[in-house]
Amino acid sequence: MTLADVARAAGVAHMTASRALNSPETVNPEMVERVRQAVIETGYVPNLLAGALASARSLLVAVIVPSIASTIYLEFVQALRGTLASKGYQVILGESDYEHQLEPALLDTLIARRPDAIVMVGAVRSAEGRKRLLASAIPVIETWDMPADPLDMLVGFSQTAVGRAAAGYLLGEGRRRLAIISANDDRAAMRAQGFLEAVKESHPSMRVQSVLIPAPSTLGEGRRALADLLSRATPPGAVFCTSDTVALGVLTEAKARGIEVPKQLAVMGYGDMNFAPDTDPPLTTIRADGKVIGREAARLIFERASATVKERVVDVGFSIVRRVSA
Amino acid sequence: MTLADVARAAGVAHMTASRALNSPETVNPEMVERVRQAVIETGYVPNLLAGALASARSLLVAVIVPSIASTIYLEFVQALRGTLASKGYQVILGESDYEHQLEPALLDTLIARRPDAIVMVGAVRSAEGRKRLLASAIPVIETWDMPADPLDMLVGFSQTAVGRAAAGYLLGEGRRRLAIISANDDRAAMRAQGFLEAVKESHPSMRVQSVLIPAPSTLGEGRRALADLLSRATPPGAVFCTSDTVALGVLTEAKARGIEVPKQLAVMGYGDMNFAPDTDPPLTTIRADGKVIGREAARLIFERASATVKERVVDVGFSIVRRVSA
DNA sequence: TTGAAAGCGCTAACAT
DNA sequence: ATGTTAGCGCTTTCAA
Repeated sequence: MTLADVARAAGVAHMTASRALNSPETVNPEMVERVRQAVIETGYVPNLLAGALASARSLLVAVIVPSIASTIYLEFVQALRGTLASKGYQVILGESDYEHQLEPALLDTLIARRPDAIVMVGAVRSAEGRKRLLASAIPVIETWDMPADPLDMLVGFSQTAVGRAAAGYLLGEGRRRLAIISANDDRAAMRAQGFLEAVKESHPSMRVQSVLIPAPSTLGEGRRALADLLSRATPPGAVFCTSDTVALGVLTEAKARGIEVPKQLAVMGYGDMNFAPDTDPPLTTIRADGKVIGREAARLIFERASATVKERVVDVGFSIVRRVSA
Repeated sequence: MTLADVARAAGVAHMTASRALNSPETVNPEMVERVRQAVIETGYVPNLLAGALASARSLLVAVIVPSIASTIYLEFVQALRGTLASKGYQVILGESDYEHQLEPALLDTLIARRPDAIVMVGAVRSAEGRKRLLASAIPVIETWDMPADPLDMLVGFSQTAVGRAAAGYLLGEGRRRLAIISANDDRAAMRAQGFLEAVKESHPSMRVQSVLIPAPSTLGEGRRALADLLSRATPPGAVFCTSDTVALGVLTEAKARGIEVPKQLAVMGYGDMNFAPDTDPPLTTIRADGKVIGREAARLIFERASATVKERVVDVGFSIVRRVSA
């Protein structure tokens, strides 16, 4: 079933059928009705492949996440997909596997679909990747970060500032013997770096213990990381975890060992995931609103599509959610 | 940059350039080399929109999950996407929001992309949805379930059998005063139903307490559900949770109240999510291997594409993972 | 407001 | 092994 079949059934030219479906306001209402009827009769479903080729608008948005299995970006992807869907856009999924090597190849396979925009979690790191994106002339939105040299549009917040805020908070609460458990991924590393910087600046002689765990992080890694920290000469008085999932593991291990949180050990997470208010004790964490990032990214895509480009950088900020664990 | 530009740069017909890229074995190696060189020089990236239209193969697979935010299907989607990517397929994401009403509309927007296959979590429920899928002639794979009347291909296991197995296990361990905490979604409801059936068959007079929580389920809902159960006349001796996330909440609440697991209360989950071995105590659960379902679904798509259709129904089964909590 | 012609960039099918 | 022609199903553009 093609548009030609619909047009035939409605007794109009196929171009009129196309208009009746895509811009009904430009067509005689009576014709529109006839075409709509013909669509129902024939069971016609438009071929967006053909439409995209002819119009050079695919209504497709490529979204690249580090790992589908990492829960941090779920609400972001959900909000992004949902908002885009409200205007007929669909999402095609890419996965960078936390590897910059693959970036150019991955980008090429996505560019081959001619998406109307590419949304990346994080910044585009590889020079080759930047080059290809620029050459493709496809709008790009980097998210969840605030690099100084964005490729195009940007929705996020400073990851190092998150780490700094965490350090400031824990130090401000009078915590000493700080430790950090960081996943081995770009943005977690930036949070960890910000944390270390802030400590060094305010307390130059203070040492911070640290444990690096694989990404994406899990509860189990958090447990083992705390066990590791506790086995060292000076046990920590506060731990900043670069994800709530890890923090949950730390809480679990602490409880299993009878360590009182927050009295003996302060635990701070990042993400404010949906379980954070319900851990025991409730988790103090840093909230980054993935839903907002997703919606803002979609908004930028809509704006760019209608050529009314306003701001290209949106800093959504973050906030410390003070609960009990720290 | 189009294939014509590449062909011109290489000094060949555009069809030769196409062949050199897509089936190099049919082209003189020397020509292939010239074309490859031209691709690099020109920075050509193929237009899959055009390729798909011309060849009637989109290399696109639509995947419909109930909710992007539900963690249970992450490994499934990841394995599916990864396996498909190995053969050049890309994944386009749909979300059913646990609502059958929207199904036909959602399907139409996806069918409009002319995917080479549609993979659904769960069975296609709406008659209208089934009709449209059939009319589209697109291969369909229903997953995570084992309906008696599959639409086309099927990779999953019986959800009611999961519930039955859970009941059998808990009863076999001598547990009485059984309770069930079920999320309000199709498959969770089937697990709950299987559980209740099995109890009724072996212990006709036994009553099972139950709590229904919204989908997708969270740790917090699990905590509150246990609190609810404990407030009733007869506190439970064992709880079957229709997801590990809920079970984690139950463990959390039990620990907070000083209830000993598994001594006073047995807790059983479903999913064997990555945190299950590391909860305190380690979670006894039912393992359904999303990775395997994802890979098998991809395999069926590959097979269907090469027309060597073998089995259309794959029962991947499930297993009880006995740890400590039950 | 409607229609006709042309073409988006590629591949299938046929011819050489 | 390579080239030529036609056409996938739609939209853009121009004409009526």
